[in-house]
Amino acid sequence: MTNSENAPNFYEQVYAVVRRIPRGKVSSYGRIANMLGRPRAARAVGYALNALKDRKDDLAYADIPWQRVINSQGRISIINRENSAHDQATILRSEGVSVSETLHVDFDKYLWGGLHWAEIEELVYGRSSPL
DNA sequence: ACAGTGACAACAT
DNA sequence: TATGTTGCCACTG
Repeated sequence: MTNSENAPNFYEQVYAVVRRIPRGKVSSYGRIANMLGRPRAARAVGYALNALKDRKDDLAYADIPWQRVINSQGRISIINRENSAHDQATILRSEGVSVSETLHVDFDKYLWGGLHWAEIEELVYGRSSPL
């Protein structure tokens, strides 16, 4: 646990949101950062997903659809990684998402609507806010 | 405590 | 459209 007591850390929040992305849809690092109230933390979102490779042995993180997160241009962003973006494209296609040769995805068709404020509250704080 | 790092994003060429 | 540059943020040793 990289956690400090009860406060859910940013990574966990990212994972919680990513888990909500339905099959056949995609979102972007920046959008997820926005949902969590940190519009400038897109990079940290990518870092959070990158950290999953070190936790692949932990079943608690095995169900995170990391492949559904791409960059703001609607393009797969891990082209230079050894694991290859090919895998990501392949998985997305198997989920019904059309990925072009240039690794582009049409946001008009596949962009996930995201979560509502109340749902974010629940993810971040564990329960509905009293308002 | 501090500097380095990275699966980003926005803007300039 | 394709690069390059700069600003950002959370996490790590």
